[in-house]
Amino acid sequence: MCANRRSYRKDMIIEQARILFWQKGYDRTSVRAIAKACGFEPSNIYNYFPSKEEVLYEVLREEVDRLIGSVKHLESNTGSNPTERLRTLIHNSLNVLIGTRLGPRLPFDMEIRHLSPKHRDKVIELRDKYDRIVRNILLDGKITGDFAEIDVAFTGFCLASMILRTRVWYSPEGRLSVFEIADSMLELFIRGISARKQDNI
Amino acid sequence: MCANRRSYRKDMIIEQARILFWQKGYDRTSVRAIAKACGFEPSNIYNYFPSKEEVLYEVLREEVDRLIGSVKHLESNTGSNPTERLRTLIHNSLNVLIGTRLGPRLPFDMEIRHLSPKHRDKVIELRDKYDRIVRNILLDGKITGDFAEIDVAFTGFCLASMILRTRVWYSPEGRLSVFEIADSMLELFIRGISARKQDNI
DNA sequence: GCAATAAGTGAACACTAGTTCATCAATTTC
DNA sequence: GAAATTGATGAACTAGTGTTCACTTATTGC
Repeated sequence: MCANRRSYRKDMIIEQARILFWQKGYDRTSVRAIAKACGFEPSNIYNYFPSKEEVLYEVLREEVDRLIGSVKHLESNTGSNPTERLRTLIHNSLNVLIGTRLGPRLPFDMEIRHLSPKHRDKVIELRDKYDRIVRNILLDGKITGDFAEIDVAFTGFCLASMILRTRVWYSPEGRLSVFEIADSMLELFIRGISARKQDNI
Repeated sequence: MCANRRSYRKDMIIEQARILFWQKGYDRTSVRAIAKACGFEPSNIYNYFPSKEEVLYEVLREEVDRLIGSVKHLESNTGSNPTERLRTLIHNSLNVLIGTRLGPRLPFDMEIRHLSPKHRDKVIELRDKYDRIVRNILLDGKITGDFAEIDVAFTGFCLASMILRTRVWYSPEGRLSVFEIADSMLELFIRGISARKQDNI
């Protein structure tokens, strides 16, 4: 029971911190503000976290974990073809980034500069994992001949840019649904990289 | 002479502030640090700027001005065709964003939350102008039949995302030159939106 | 029920931030 | 060259920061 109670409070702190970090940024969010949002006094936070920086780390790690978790099964090319894997990647990523309305989320490359070197390395390691999955799909598509002779690293950056930056302009009240955005993005990107008919034969 | 001396100092402050804002972020850059980089005492900054926030505003405004300035002649469709205008837009934007090695630059949608509402509106107004130019080109391409039946707003966001996020991953020591990046991006994007042959006839 | 552990408090600390102001030095103006 | 304006300084101020710690209250295990 004790451990559950502890982790419940920890999750509460992380949840409130995430909301505030997104709204105001890390530096503009005081420990006092996080505590107030949780409904207790500032000093109590230090019963659960050794420092404010550690709270940020947990927030960011949870973010990236959720994103990776939604696409990590796509790394190996067993099963569906590259195009289908790309479709799943885009849909799942966008659902995590802008779809789940459990409160606003933090773009995971925005506040990493506030992390300690050790924590920063861990977050970057996870971000690289995401990029690796993207590149694997693109590479497999090149091998199968579905995709053109593209620069995998560069093209991967372009795709990741489109996906991650949706958070900047997407609005839930907007004209397009998350599903429509994902489908349009896939179409745009697939047409951009697919092997032309005259290239193929 | 007096005005020149003043504006020389102002430019110096903006220049040093831009470097520090990029390296450490707005909140982590103290007025004392800016002054030190300029070679005088902190209080002297207030002979040139009414507040730290105003320094940030000038930094951001200069950034966006430079970006807009490099592409604003592309808004009207007189002259070259949409594809050529798109090529120029991408090349000029990337040259401003990552090409000019006059020191690191600030991504112009990263620190706007620190601006006062009035200043924020002005910067957003300029950013919208950039988006409008992008959309104009896409719209003209739709009309001429060069581009497919795309959602202009959405597609514009995708392009802007690719262009603006280069700053996150681009390295001058990297494998690709600015010119190569711009050309590859254009090819990827043009193939993504160009009218298919079977669509055309 | 009692001891042991965990949760929660509030005051305080050391520090840094942006900004102000009286004052001194330099430059310009006539 | 005197007067007036501008440039530059250093000390001080207020406000807020993350964090600590002795302490009280609540919860758990036996």
